[in-house]
Amino acid sequence: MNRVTAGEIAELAGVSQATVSRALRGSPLVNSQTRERVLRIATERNYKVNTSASRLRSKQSRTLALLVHDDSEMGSDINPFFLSMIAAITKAAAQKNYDILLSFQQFSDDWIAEYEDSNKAEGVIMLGYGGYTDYIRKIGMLDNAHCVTWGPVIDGQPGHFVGCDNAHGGYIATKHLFDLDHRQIAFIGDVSDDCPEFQARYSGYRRAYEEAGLGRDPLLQSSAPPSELGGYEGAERLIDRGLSFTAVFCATDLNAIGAIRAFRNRNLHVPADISVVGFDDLPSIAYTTPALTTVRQDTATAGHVLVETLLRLVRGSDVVSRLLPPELIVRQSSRSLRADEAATSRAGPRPTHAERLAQAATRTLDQRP
Amino acid sequence: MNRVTAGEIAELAGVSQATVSRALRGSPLVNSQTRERVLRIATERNYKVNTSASRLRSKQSRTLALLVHDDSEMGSDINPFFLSMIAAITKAAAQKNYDILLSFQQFSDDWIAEYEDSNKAEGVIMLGYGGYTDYIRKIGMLDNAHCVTWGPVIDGQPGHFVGCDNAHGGYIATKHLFDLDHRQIAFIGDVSDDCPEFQARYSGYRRAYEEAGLGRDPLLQSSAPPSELGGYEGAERLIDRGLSFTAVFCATDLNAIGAIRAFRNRNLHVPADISVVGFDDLPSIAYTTPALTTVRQDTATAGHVLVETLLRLVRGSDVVSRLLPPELIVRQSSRSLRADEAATSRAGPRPTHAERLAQAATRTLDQRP
DNA sequence: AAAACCACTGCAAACGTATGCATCGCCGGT
DNA sequence: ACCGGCGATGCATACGTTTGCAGTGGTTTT
Repeated sequence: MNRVTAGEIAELAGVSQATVSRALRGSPLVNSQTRERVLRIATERNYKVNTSASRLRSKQSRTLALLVHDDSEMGSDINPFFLSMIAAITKAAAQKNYDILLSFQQFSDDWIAEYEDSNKAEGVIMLGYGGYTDYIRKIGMLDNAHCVTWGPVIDGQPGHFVGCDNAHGGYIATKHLFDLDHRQIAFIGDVSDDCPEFQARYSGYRRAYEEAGLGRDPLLQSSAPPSELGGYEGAERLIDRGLSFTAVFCATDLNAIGAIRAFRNRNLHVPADISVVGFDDLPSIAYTTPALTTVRQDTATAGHVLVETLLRLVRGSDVVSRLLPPELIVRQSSRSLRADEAATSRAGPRPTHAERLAQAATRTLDQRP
Repeated sequence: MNRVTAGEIAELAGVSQATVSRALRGSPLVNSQTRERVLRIATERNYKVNTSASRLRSKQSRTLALLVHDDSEMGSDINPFFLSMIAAITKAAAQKNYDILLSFQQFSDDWIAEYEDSNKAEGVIMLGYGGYTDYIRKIGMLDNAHCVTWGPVIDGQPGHFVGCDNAHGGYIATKHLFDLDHRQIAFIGDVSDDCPEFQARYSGYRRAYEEAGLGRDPLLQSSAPPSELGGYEGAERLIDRGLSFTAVFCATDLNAIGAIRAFRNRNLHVPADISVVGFDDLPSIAYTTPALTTVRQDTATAGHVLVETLLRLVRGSDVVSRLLPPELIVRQSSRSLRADEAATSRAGPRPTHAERLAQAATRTLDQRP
């Protein structure tokens, strides 16, 4: 309850309420002595501008809505990667004196109306995997909505997007494995049309294969929802196919965590038997065993770019979709095959990789978690 | 830009603006036929109530501020546990038709003024570890602020708190280890005065020790900031002290992750050589190797209780601080000592636990991550 | 000396809604 | 026939700010 109003400050300062308003907003119209006096009194009385009134009059809310896509009706958790994003966006907005209105929900018809038409927010930032086909169709129908989405940047699609260069990320991850002399590299990830981000990572993976001039067994691709369980089951499927592979690129760290668990469960060790590369650089992934090699998305600049883009949109400036460069973080879950073989020969006889994989297909150590 | 106003809807419906307002708010004063007509037209025209005006008039914002304490000036990340909390709180608020204004910042003098006096929010929920001594002192000076804090519930302190029963959580975690026949149980966690939550977990640990009627070597307690690195270094310190211990209770999963890494780095395996129990049940902790035994805090009800409590406070109802029951989740990082010895004797000669610990104190496998 | 200008300030009208109060028509009871 | 009551609606105001416009007094220009 803010009892003290600008009018009362005005009275105390011996000026009009209009002058108080101008002084507080830093208008050049007001004399500097007057301004200081007003400011001093306002501080003393602990005066705060009533934002409701301010917004009503100025028709600006200085607020952005941050909508996080949430599937959790189905019990699946939110990818912890988004915590970094949420924090980065909120801080970037704060730097520009914007508040963030947070909401977790399904993509629906009227998110934007809900926030923008009601003057709750000047624009909307969308966050989240999946559901994109529906989403893009819907957003195509809102011609001039102030909405920026974190996700796949695809030319010609409606809407405004900012995203990591997922294709390049997938490429450098896979290239890294080729550089370590791996030749049979599997892919685990959701490549359904609903998740163009993962499709892009997958396309980078294929490009690396093409560049290496190697044939690629399509069975090395294992589609999996973006969760630990998805990765776990995806890895099991790969093993059960009886293929020989020495490395896996996972579309997200969650998949990688699950896959590593599945491998270990079949007595396949990472990186000794199989190298794994993930994507996202989740917080504690550097400390798990083994520490995960991954592709980092720079969330801090992502947050800035998202906010910046949205504000340009609100101001009516031109806006272009932007791709942010990902960065490969090499840790212990990926390992050179040469070093591996050298170590093996030193250690004496040991089942060949193929033998171990074959063994894995028929063996289970512990129960599924 | 909401061009269409209640007045225009009123004109179209052949009623007054007042009736439109009443119809939309579901007032019993308005005839049901009239209401339906108004509602239909409002929907057709895609009318949305202008929240700024509504708030100004009604002096209610139907918004709660969610402030997440952020130390990250120092580069430390935010505990992923808070993503669950943020999501839970946001959803709980949404159920009650409240919006959430999110902000990451340091505790400061005027968060509440910033949000409440300016009519941005009706109340504030505080989230975050650490900095509590300062915080509690400050909040003691704001007599009737609408602010609920997630954290330590201590009788007699000013302010309103909702929290997990950390002491009990620490107790059941440690008790679990005693039940597995461990006798030398270490503790890793931040027990500084600034983090009463961890102090409470520590006190539960000590209570379990007392109940077991065993002497406790104070050197088994290793203070560590709530991060992976903290846990890593804390575990190193324990090893270097040359103590013999067979289990560790970590004040947070982050510490546990770091500790497990440190152990492995010294060739100590979890749970074969050392059992580890964490706290928080972070998202992917069930899939790491080994899967972490931990104490779960029920974030969903935590969110509901926080919102409920804050709203009672706003309404002026009586409010009591509340403790939520934690739940032990047993996974693979903790293991019975008896089973361990049985397995060992079956497997033939193997260095004793003490020998392995002594060896660990002088050995390093890989570099610190 | 009049005119033009300047820096500063006040006046007053919005912004769009919620709501107390008055109004109005109608029905049932006396 | 009158009155009280009730259900439904309209009238008019207030919420606290921002901002276009109109002063006001003093200084510079012509």
